[in-house]
Amino acid sequence: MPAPPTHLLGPDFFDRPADTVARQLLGQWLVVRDSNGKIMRHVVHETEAYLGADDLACHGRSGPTQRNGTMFGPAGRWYVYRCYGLHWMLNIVTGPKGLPAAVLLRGVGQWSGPGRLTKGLAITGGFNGLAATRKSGLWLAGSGMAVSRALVHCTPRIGVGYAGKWAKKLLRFVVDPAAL
DNA sequence: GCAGTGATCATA
DNA sequence: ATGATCACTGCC
Repeated sequence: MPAPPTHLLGPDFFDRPADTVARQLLGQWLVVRDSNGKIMRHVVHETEAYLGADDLACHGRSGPTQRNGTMFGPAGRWYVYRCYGLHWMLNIVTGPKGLPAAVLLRGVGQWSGPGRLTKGLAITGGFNGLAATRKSGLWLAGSGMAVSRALVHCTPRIGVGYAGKWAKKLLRFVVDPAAL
């Protein structure tokens, strides 16, 4: 069910399987309010799903730790962590509380690559654990556009070769921004 | 193709 | 306390 245009996507949208959320986020908007109060929106064109404790590529695979605690919380919060010492990764938590699942935003607007989009939008670990609402200054909104399944490319996730059979699952979702 | 980068986590 | 690992990027 497509959300009405510019409708804030909340727990009703995110409290579902991460692969469903990742797929349906394509074509929706990441909305940012900057320090001047100006609001900018960027279309989501690449995502990855991390499914929970059974998923050997998922940070939650070994239970809660200091870093991944947000993943075990309720859906609709930001999970932001630092990767390779310098890049911030932006995820939205999905599924029921207690299930460590999330969707990684890999491409929005002009940016392609999870580290580049956070750098471009000045998103840091300060957002970790915050609800994705207007109050936080960073949220997701329905664009009213449903991307047809035929336009979505499904591939293995990037950089998770250590995850055995889970490395091969088609949990990365890409749509050509030019098609949006 | 591979170095940079430093937090994180398992092991002790 | 120590060492291997790592959901990446940029430059060779």
